[in-house]
Parts: sequence; structure tokens; C-alpha cells
Amino acid sequence: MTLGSLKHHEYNLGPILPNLAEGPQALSLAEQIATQLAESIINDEYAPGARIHEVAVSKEFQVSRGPVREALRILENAGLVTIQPRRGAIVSNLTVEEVDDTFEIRAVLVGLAARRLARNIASTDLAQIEERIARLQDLTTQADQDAARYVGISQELSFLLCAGTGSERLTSIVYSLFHQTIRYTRIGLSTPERRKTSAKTWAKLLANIQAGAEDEAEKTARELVGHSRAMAIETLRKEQRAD
Amino acid sequence: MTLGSLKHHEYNLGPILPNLAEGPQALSLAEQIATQLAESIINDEYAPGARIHEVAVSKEFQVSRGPVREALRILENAGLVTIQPRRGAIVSNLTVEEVDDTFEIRAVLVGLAARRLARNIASTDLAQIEERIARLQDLTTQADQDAARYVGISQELSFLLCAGTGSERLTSIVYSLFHQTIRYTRIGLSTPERRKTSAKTWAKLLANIQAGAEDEAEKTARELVGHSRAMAIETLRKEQRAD
DNA sequence: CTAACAAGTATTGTTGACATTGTGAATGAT
DNA sequence: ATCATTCACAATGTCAACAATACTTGTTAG
Repeated sequence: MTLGSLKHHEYNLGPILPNLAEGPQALSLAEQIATQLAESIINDEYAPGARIHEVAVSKEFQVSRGPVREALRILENAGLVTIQPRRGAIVSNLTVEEVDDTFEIRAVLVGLAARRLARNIASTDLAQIEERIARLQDLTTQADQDAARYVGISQELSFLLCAGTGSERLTSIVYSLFHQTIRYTRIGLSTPERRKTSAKTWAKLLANIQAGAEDEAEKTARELVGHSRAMAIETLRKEQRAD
Repeated sequence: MTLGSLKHHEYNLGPILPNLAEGPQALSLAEQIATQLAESIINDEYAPGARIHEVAVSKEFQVSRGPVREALRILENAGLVTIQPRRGAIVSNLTVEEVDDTFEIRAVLVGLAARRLARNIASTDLAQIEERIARLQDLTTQADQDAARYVGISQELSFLLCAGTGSERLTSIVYSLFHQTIRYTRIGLSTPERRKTSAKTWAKLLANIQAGAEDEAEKTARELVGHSRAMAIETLRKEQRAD
């Protein structure tokens, strides 16, 4: 596995591990490995529940197990893996209830970001958000392969929203929650109709922020994430019944 | 430093590192060390910004540096320390803005917990919450030394609120945010008057939850944390001016 | 055929040594 | 006196080997 081996998704923008890239200091081996593993997990190269063997990773990156163990702890921070003492690390495998839960928490936090931006937003941030929302419209017509790209831009938008508030903490948490359920977000936005509804809500959110309507902005943001959530859960339950 | 060496605060209830104690499996050395260090940090035995030297800790616990490094990563997850590559770990040292930010995020999340509980709460959880709120009243009369105990019960209440929703994720995040600012919460609730206001709001929140008033419960919960926040920030700014 | 057991293997936990990088004191120049 | 430079020391980063635990496979008894 190398840096350029992204499989079926290509968006690569935004910090995958927001806690890391804070200074110009060189990343340690552990952090480099964590970053690459994080990309692999987010790009579905590991199945949920799959075990991550320390020796396998250390061979792959040609390092000793020390940095690998540290990398796994970093990924645990990001919610991407679960570490069980003496049993190793597995790619986080959420139940339907946990997926639902994660979406709801994210909805509330994005709501907070929206509220803050409605109160006060920098014009440069606003412009970037506008540009992304315009691009969303173009991805609501074609077939399913647009889903991944749409979700990629959604991710950028979530990032811009949070980062625009100036809170690294909020950004970090929302990103973590986003990544934990990105697989299900893709599922939820798999049809053009669903993406159309989503894009409309994004536009409404933008209008609320521009109007400085704090309460409305928060509500719309919750609605926005809530929509993805409902779609994802619905599909998940169907899949579950099919098994 | 041993397990019984708590300095000036004694409340010890609730999981300090919620991510850990999930199974009956024996804790690894790293997790034991993380737990003890977390207690020390929360009990103000380390000053914010103080460096935590790996060798010092490894000597103190008579283990090698490997588990210590892992413990520090676990504490990073909990937001208690900050790790800078090649520069080591320091006890998290928040700016006034970051403290403010952390309180606001927690307010929103506790608001979500309150909303969920208003929708559906188990009678056993309700009873436990009632009991704690009753105890809060007793700590609003005496002098400043009650503050730590009051905050301890507040912590238990936050935990009961979150745990009552059944969301481990929410509980974990709120706990992390709580611990990150516990020092400032103590400062914020240092006078009996402030604790009286806080206790009244807790009672109101309980009433909202019992009445099943979701919107009101969320609002009151935000108010509750917002109160601590305002008090803490006010005191912090005063202190800052004094320097 | 299933269930319990046991031995062997694979994997994680821990250690101490070595390599690399950051830090601070001492020295010297401006 | 202040600032830059050098060098020694201290701290973190990494490694490979050993220890302890968990898992798997094969066996045997029921």
C-alpha cells in the first residue's frame, strides 16, 4: 500500500487526522503510519471489524512494531479502530444504533458551528462555502458514482463550517464523527434524489447563515445531517433484513 | 505517587477514562498508568503546561518507556495532555478562548442528552439523578471548600445524564470535555451564590425532563453549562488582568 | 458427531539498548 | 551587555529480542 493507491474514492482534501498537522515539525513514523492507515480505512480498503495485525503493518511499512502500536492508538483517538487489551486492534464496526447515535451527535455539533457562523462569518470563508454548495448541484443528476464525490464535498463543507468558527476542538470532533460514519453517509446519499434534497438543505443553510439567523441556521444544519442519517439508517436496516 | 494519594479533592466516582473499562479483561500496564496519570492531572497535581517526562514516569511506576508512551497517547485521547512530535507531552494548557469553546461544546452535547432523556428516561436513572440534585442543595451554603465536592456531584450528574441516553460515545466525549475544564469549573463555582444558581438550574432541568419537555430540557441544560462557563470565564479574565 | 482438552502457534505486551533530535550552558564576537 | 555559535547533555524516536497471553488445531472421550 502506497500513498497513491486510493481505490474507488479520490477526494483527498482536508486533514484526515486534524490533531496532527498543527506545526511545521516533521511527523514521526507513528504519525505517518496513522495517516496512511486512516486513509485506507476511510477508503474502505479495510472492512469494518477486520483485525489490524501489528506485524503485518510493520512489515508493510518496514518499521518495527513500536511506531505501529502508537499509530493504532492515534487511530483509536480518531475513532477509526477499537483496541481491546491483549486482543489487538480492529477496524471500528458500528451497530445500526451506534451509527444513528453518531449522526445525531454530529448533527448537534454542526448545528453549533452553523449558529456561530450565523453570528459571525468571515467573507473569505463564506465565499469558499458558496463555491462548494454550487458544485454540489452538479452532482445531483448523474448516477451512483457521483455519491463518493458528493460526500467528499460534503466533507469539505463540514470542515469549512467548523473551521470557520475558529474552534479546532469542534473541527476535530466533527471530523472524527464524520469519518466514523463516512461509509454510511455514502450509502445514505447513493441516489440522485437524496442528493437533491441534501443540496437544497445546504442552500437553505447558507441563506440562514448569510441572514444571520442563528436559530434557523442551527435548525437547518441539524436537518441537513438528520437527512443523511435517516437515509443511511433506512438503507442499513434494509440490508440487515436481507441477511 | 500511589493510588491513595489524592490531594485536595476526594470525589473519585465515575470512569475517568470511559473508553477503557469496557470489559472484564485485565488492564495493560499502559492503561493502568494512563488511569493514574489522569487522576493526578484532574486533581491538579500537575500544573497546566507542565512537561511530563517519559523517563520520570517510567521510573515512578518502575516500567519501561514503552507503556508510558502508550499511556500518554491514551491521555491525549482524553484531551488531558498534548503531544508535540519530538518535544514530548505537556499537560494541556488552554487559553481563555479554548476554555470558553470547550464549555460551549459541552453545553450543546449535554443539551442533546437532556433532550433524549426528556423523550425517554428509565425510572432507575431518574431516581439517581434526583438523589444527586437533592445533595447539591446541601453544598450551596458553606464556604469555598464545598466547591470541589459540588463539582464532583456535578460530574456524576453529567455522567448519569449521558449514560442514561445509552450512548457511550456521547458519554465519552462529554466526559473528556468535562475533565479538560474541570479546573475552571471549580473556579467558576467557587462561591455559594454561584452554586445556588447552578443548583436551581439543575432542579429546573429535572422538572423539564420529568415533564417530557424536550425543547425546554435542552435549553435548560445549555443554560446550566452556560452558567458555569460564564462564571469561569469571568474569573479567568480577572486573573489574567492581575498578571 | 459433538464437546472438552491439550499442545503448538500466532499475536500482543514489555523491556533495554541504540539512534536521532531538541535544549541549554558556556564561549566568543559585535 | 547582547546576541550568535558550539558543544555536551538530556529527552524523545526507533528497534529487535524476550515474555505473557490468546487463538487454533488436533486429539480424545463421551
